[in-house]
Amino acid sequence: MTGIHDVAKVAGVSASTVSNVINGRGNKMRPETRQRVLDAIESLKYTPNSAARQLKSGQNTTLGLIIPSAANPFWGAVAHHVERAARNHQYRLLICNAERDRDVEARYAETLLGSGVTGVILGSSPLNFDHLRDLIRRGLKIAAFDQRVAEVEQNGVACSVSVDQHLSGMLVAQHLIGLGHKRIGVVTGPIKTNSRIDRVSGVRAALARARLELPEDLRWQGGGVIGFGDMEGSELGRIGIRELLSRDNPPTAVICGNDMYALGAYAGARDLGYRVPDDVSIVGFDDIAMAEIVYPPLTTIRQPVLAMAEQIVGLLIRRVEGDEIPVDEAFIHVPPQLIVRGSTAPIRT
Amino acid sequence: MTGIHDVAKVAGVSASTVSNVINGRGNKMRPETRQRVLDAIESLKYTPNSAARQLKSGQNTTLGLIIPSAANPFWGAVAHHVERAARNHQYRLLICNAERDRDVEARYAETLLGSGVTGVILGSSPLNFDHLRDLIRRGLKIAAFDQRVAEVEQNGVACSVSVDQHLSGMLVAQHLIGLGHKRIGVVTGPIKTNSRIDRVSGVRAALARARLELPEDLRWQGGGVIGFGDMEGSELGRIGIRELLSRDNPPTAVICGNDMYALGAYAGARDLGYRVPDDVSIVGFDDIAMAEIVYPPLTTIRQPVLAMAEQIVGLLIRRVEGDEIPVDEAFIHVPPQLIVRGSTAPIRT
DNA sequence: TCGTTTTGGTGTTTCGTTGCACTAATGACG
DNA sequence: CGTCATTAGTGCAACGAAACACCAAAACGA
Repeated sequence: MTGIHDVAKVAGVSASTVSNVINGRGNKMRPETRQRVLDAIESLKYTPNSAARQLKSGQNTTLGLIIPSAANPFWGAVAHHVERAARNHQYRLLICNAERDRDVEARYAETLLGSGVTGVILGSSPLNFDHLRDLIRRGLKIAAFDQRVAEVEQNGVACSVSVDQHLSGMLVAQHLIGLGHKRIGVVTGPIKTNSRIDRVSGVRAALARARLELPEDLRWQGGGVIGFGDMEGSELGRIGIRELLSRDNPPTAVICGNDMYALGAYAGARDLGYRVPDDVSIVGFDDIAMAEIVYPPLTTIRQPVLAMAEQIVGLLIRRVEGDEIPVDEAFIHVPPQLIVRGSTAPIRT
Repeated sequence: MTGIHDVAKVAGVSASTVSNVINGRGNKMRPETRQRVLDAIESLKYTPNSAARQLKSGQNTTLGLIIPSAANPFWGAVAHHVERAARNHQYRLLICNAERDRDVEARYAETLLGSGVTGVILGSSPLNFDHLRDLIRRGLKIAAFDQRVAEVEQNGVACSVSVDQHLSGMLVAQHLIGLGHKRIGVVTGPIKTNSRIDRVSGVRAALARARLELPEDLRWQGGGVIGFGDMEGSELGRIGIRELLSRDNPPTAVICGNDMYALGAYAGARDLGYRVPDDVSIVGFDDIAMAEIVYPPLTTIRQPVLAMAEQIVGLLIRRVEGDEIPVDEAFIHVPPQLIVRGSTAPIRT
């Protein structure tokens, strides 16, 4: 392994000088000295050992991203954009897949902190942060997707970028109500997260405003399904919509927890001979790339992932580097956008 | 930050003893001493600082995974399984998204090596490893998906698990030929990888055996498309099949580079009023979860991702920990499996 | 000419952990 | 009782980079 001393020897300077060059203090020396060091680094193909670096500084330039499910392309897209944003800031990104399990999540966060990562972006939106409290006390900065400001402030979260999920739910429900739907079903998985709860509450609010409601028999949460933990969202969506459509008085439209559920719901509807959108309208959330490829193209709520990724990375890095950020800047809300495509249609008369 | 010395002080022993406890050398001391140390660790909520640890040992228990595209759910699934396999071995996984760019790939590999990761799994299958040769010399162990043994040996790759892509291509082509197809098109992106080349050569071989061929005008490689780098596979598949189906004598079946291309091809065929599989048969490779959800369910080649992930992780960890592995164990081949679903049908008469 | 400031560096300590070389205490045995 | 083995544990020197305090030489001013 070539170290800073080897470079120093080749360049004919001290290790300190090499360190200065590397860390942008090149103005503290003669240009020619700087160049000699640069040449030596080049010719030896020297890479600073980041273990040593971070041992010394206690800090490092790596962020963590904990996602709920690598199997869902939405999180793939998030990872992609976060990774890019981090790279633009000269940070690296360690991606962890926590499978929506609080324990796994906590273990990963602990591992990350132990390896010097002090900034972690949490993709899931847990109801609370009890499992991370110790780590926050030990210096971990958490950036959250999809957290309500109130929760966030109570929980010591460093910053967040959220879409208003309540509004998302309302937009979707209003769209369906506008198409004449009255019996609207909801399909989600069994795991409670803030974003899911808020979406459903938004749906309820819109229904209420139209003097409608969401009866229990049109709400499917995967309760009876065994082993859902290993099941893809699409599989749950498929099963869920089949159950709803098999009820005595089936829904004419179904709101799915996310796009993967919705695509599964396409299959479930087909299984029972229902056509989308003629016999049943289906909507999702997220707007994954597949949403406009499938047939019919999926009506959904777009989350501006790119912008969210850039903002949250920017905020988190400021926190990690010691900035205090005023509350009104640290907890950002971005608007959801309803994308109407072909999976929703006026109710059949 | 609590360090090993704090623990030592609380437990009334030396730091070395604490180190011994942590590193499984607890049999070198009285059980009660061990317990005191354990209690101290617990009460202080001590986590070993892995930066210091790996600085000292030069090694660490992290593997890297470089994937070509986080946007493709196939790689999401790979990441998922590799991550699990790594965790089962007490290793962590650092996932990097290289976007099929050799430079980015090399930079990531270098960054990984710099941070002490000596084992990296390469998801892409580049034609050669020139861009990684220096890193291999500096001690990086590369585990490859989808490499031909000959390439691998020449390139200093540590181990590999590959499906026989040539055979995959043959299976797909034979299936279509068996359904009576004679004009068979191929759609892939512009980037050359071993696995793509082998698949196409397999297709050609099967065609040749049936006294058929793959004319240039049925081979679409995204040549004229601008900015393909930012384009999802599905988008390429959509454009590609539209071009093929617009030819004077269009194909009756199209083989797509992977499942995402194939799903895009569904959309492209629909754009032109073609029905799948009645007017055109479509097949993919990978068998992503979506393949059986979409309509019609996609005929494709399944890669046994779970088994491959477990094997490659096992092999790579052995290499990283210093094992020499006989060649016939280090370069494993697993069989591809043709999954016939609804996207292929006998040619219309 | 002497004192002061600036430029261009250098030497040493430190981060937390590990592993080797060591020792002190205990035990076994002829 | 003396000798040797074993057990139980300690002390110290690294690992590679960074930061601080320091210093030598040159430049400058009066």
